[in-house]
Amino acid sequence: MQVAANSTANPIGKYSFMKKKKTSLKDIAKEVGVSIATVSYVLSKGANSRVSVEMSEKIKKVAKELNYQPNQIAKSLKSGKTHTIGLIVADISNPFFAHIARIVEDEAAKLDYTVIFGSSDEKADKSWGLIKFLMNRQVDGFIIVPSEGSNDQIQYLEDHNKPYVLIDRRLPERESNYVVIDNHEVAYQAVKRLIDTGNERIGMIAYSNGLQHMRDRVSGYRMALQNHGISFDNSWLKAVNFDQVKEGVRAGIDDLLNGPKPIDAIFFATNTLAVEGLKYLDKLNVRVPDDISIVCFDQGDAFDFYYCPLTYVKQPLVTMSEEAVRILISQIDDPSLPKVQKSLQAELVIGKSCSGRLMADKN
Amino acid sequence: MQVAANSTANPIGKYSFMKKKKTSLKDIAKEVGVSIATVSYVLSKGANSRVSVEMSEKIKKVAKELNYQPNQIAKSLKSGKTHTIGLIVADISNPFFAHIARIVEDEAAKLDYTVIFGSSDEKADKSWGLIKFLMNRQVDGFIIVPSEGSNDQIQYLEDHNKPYVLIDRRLPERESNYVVIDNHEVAYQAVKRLIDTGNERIGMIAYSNGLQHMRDRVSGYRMALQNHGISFDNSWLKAVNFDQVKEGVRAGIDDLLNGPKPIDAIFFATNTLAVEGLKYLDKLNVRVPDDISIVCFDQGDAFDFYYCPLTYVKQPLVTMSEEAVRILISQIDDPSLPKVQKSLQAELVIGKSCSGRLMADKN
DNA sequence: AAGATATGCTTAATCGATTAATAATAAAAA
DNA sequence: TTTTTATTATTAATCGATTAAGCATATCTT
Repeated sequence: MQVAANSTANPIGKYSFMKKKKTSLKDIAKEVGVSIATVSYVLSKGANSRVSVEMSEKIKKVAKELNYQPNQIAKSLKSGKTHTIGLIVADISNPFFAHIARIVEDEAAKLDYTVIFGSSDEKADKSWGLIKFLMNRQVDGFIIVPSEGSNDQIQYLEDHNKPYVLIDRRLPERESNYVVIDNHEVAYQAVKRLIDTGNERIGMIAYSNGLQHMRDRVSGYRMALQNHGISFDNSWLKAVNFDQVKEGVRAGIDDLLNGPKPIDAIFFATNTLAVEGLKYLDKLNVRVPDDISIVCFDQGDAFDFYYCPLTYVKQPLVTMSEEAVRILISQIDDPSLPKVQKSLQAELVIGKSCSGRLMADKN
Repeated sequence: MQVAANSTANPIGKYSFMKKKKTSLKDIAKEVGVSIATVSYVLSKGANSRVSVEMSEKIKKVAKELNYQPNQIAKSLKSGKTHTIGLIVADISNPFFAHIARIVEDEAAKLDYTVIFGSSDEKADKSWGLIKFLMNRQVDGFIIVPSEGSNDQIQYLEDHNKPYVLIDRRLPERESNYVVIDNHEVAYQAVKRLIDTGNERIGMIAYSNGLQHMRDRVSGYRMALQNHGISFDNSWLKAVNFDQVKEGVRAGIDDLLNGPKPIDAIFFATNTLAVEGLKYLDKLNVRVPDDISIVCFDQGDAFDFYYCPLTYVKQPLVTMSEEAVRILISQIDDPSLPKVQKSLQAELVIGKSCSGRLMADKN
């Protein structure tokens, strides 16, 4: 008899506040009077059945009575799979990323995966911390919005054969899975719109990082100018630091507006920049589109209340996020699959925020 | 020798695409030539040291060389703790909840916890699914924005001694940990503001659920009317269903505006309702505050662009979320601690959206 | 020098599952 | 009747850690 040992091991006697312990295969086995293995075969294999029908029924019955729920931690340890994916975004409280997170969550849930998330704040070291943290928790794969300088982290995943999909941004220096939009093309279209509506001196407010999506948006901007015979003025492009969005945007706008030849229009490279920028323009009493034309990236409740319907780049967030999850999980299931690279097309939604000297918005 | 067994177990030979395997205590033990236990003592206990200094140094050195990262899954199985908390919100893509999520994430990270999140969509069955899912993954505790009808789920946690903290909303029928705001009081203040600024016929748009926070907001509204000698008209209170926010809000506003005696003001019970409502008022060309006075709950980028600075209820999100995490983790550490119930004070931020027939906003 | 205490490391059980290998029994085939 | 095959359940290893208990040596006591 092991009564003493049992009563020590069993917390119920010791701590009165412990009511129910989770039931394990062991509990069921003891109750039914069979081995743990038999119970496992019945409950995991279902009908495969090297077990007699009566025994099988009995075990299932007891399992239900004891409200058995398998311990996923134990399963994970054995299988090496956690059915969990790590999602690293820049900031979960930014609507753009929150939206992505929601879609990822739903799509993952459909495929029976859980999501663990973390915000990198655009900082490589924070991102490193998250990746290590999640690796130790044995997530099966990652969906990552990479920050600047996160190349070695990605290499780390590569070295450890951990599947991952980059989203929103890609790292051109390596061949990864990614799902992004064609930033160059849609930026081109956005700026073309500004030109078509009669603007000639077009400023851009972007982030100062060297990430490819930002480069592409800038290159689209510059090519649009060039192809339409507008020679780019270096002072038109304002690079804002992540850490000082507000100050950066304000300084940039001040510069753009107060030069000898003020600009006609501004192209904002992200929603955050646009929100700050539009707030500041409001403060300066600069009116859209009368005093200045605007095109920005992404939508959001925020813009719904803006007095002037904005012309903006609408990203296919749903497709992007769903694709990312699907690609990731397919590669978790079969790591030998080739890398997938998707560049989706974004849409320019025409509002009323562009109208230069030459003509009004044709909407 | 176990060469054959080893080469079978080791995937490197089998699948060429597998490059590095995570190093385990076993690998270090083999490399150094000691038992796994010794390695474990050195790496987990640090300086406690029943192990000689030289051996200890050697083990640490090899551990670093092999880039050892402990397997948290294995640790969890042994310890019964995952250092993970489950966060269940209504919808992570709603800025209100995304904001909470971000603060929870940061606070949890400080205390060395990971966050797994899920969106319930205000549906009890979805919430049930999430709770079971996360229970099976052995999260150490929950932070929950409870949906209507989720009482049995909470009971389930209670039965299984799983610590949890309700946030934003509480369930009055049971004694749980919770962190909420004093909804009655701040709703009272909000409506009082409408009355003080000269409004008499004051409508409210709320959700149709029976959750306590909603009841409290409604009771605050009614008491404010009553205490100021305004007799409440049943048709002033519009209850909107979660599933049909847009339609509900529009129908409600139509009713409020088109009766024989149209209302002067609307009190919106949440940010989502306010966003929909204000959009619709815009569409109807009803101007704030000239045609109608408004007070709403919560802030957000959205309202920053609204043409009229809104008077709104500002919830102490940071305190609320941080408190929730702290309470939860303290109870994970010591389940015998008494339940904690916090009702924080919210602030009414005065904008320019209230001005009735009697007087203008005194701002 | 005999027994007592320290020191330093190993053995083995454990967490809760999975699963290959095997044993025991019954039924079918020779 | 003996051998083969099916059926049904068990044993034991495993995943990667932790940790109580045990076993050698070495060092102190007196």
